[in-house]
Amino acid sequence: MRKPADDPCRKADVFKAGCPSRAVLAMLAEKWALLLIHRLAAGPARTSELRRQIGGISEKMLIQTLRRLERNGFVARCAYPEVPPRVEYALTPLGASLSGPITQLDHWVEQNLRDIAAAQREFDGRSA
Amino acid sequence: MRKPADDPCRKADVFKAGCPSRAVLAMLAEKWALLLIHRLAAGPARTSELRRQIGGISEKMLIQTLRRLERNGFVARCAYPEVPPRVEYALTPLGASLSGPITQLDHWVEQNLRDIAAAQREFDGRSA
DNA sequence: GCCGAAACTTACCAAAAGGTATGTACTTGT
DNA sequence: ACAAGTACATACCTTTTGGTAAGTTTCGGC
Repeated sequence: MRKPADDPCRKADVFKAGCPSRAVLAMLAEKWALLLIHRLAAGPARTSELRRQIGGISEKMLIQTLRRLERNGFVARCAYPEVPPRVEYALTPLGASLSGPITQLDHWVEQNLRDIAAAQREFDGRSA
Repeated sequence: MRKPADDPCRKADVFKAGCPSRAVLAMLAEKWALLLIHRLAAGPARTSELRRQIGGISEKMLIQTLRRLERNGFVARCAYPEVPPRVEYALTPLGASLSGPITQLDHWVEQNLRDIAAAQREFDGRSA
């Protein structure tokens, strides 16, 4: 009997200025967020692994981005009280469900790189 | 006979620091790029329409983002030499093929907003 | 002859993002 | 005793981003 509109957070709409989805999009737009999620989709990893595998990321940005992904429920941090301290990061179920769209996007970019480059050259040619 | 690796632009890899795909990702990470592509996926539109429909965008950012999308071959600009000047923007075939992954991402965000909010509350509760 | 609309362009500025460098706590190796 | 590794935290500083506001051009309407 409850109408589909009976909760306050209903009409999520990225096109509306104040919509909370904007904040989520902004977070995903951070320089390393998509990359981290993409990598973690392949399985959990520890800090040093991630640093080596995500080319160019700094230690600070790695931690900072992980923290933010954690705060938003995409990533879980798991610290093992071992003797060289070991910390592993993994996608939560929520993060895992996001990794689909994201890796698709990444793959699209990788696969269409030459078309993009061609379009750029064509554009630059026209405006020359 | 040509091996799959015989062109220079082959091994596109978002995880490599210098890869051109990083630049593309960076462009898509601009504040309004995804939103514009998402909107244009629904059909061509003129400047003033876009300004009204993309909540919160300024004139400057609208034009700037459109230009950048144009330079990268995602959007085509079409000016009609009419008497109140009319300019329409539309996705190119390249842009249209990207709109799939992007609108998927947007929809994921919209649909998972409450889960994200819940995860945030849980996180903030734990660290309190 | 001024107003307004469309589509920009330009100048200026504040905030935020992101980079480098260094410090810290704990423990193992030599 | 001291270097080294892990997983951070912190300070500092530069660059980039994005916002406001105003100017420009071309035209038709009043």
